[in-house]
Amino acid sequence: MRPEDALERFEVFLRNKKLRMTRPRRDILLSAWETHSHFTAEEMFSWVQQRDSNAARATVYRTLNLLVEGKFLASMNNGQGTQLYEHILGHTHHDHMICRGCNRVLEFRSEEIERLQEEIAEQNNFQLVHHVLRLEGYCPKCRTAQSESA
Amino acid sequence: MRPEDALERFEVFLRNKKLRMTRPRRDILLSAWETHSHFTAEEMFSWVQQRDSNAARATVYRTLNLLVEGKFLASMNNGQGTQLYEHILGHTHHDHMICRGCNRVLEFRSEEIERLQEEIAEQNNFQLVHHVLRLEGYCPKCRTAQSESA
DNA sequence: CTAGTTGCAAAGGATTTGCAACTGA
DNA sequence: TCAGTTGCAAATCCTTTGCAACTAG
Repeated sequence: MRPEDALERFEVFLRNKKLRMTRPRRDILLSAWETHSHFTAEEMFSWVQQRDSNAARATVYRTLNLLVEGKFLASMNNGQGTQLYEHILGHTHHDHMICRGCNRVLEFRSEEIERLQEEIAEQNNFQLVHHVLRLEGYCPKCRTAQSESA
Repeated sequence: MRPEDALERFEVFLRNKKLRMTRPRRDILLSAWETHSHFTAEEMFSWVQQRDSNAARATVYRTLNLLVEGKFLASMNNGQGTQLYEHILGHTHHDHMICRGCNRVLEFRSEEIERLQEEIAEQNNFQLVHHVLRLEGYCPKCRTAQSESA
């Protein structure tokens, strides 16, 4: 989805909640759409510093939460206590592999795993709302670097 | 595995690392083995308060980290920024369903999912070290409570 | 005009760390 | 003995919150 479209949807979302579109909110949404990978709140903070809004850290956190609530962004944690965000509107669901060497995030999707998860939930009479699947290890690059230094 | 056996292994582990067995460490390991479910560092802290060692919060954290390192415990986060621990020595690997209503943790294991994960890692030339699979939603009880109140 | 938003700094929760006093082998 | 351990409080990291000054509609 193009940034302008996301922005428009965000405006609708805000209007429905009787909230206002502001400069910091606009800048944060646009920055989120300008990256095609995963980012932290802190990174977002530094990006909006470079735009002209100069949004405060608190505003960044507040807006990120708003965007997650509106399903514009998905959040996940990196396994060390920090949240990572990515824009999802118009993207299909996927899971992640995280490299312990370089922190790179790789995406994957497995219909089969998705289906099995639903099956398991059903078998346990568990109402599935969300799932987290993260593979941790070493990406091809770091894997090579590792075996070379060994 | 019985508590005494775990304790013995812990002693071996410590000896190999030239570390010492102490009263707080013993109490923490035993407390971990006395529960058959998942616990937080804070819960562990309150348990050791009740034993005679009176270990400090810092000691609890330090020892939990040590036990995770030695693979006596596994840690996972609850999705809200707190670590949960469980003893694993002598237990087979499993994944978790977490109830958003009552925070209860249910365990499950799917050979098929395990296999698929390995397959995906391999396809991506990713060296799999660890994975996190957490299903979030509502357990049978909370699910019922929810639909009744609706 | 005025409810909603912001920036700031302070508070919060979970966890780690520095350090002097202790203690197990 | 003495390297390793502890308790304590302070520090850290990430995130949220209180509040008075602002601003979008």
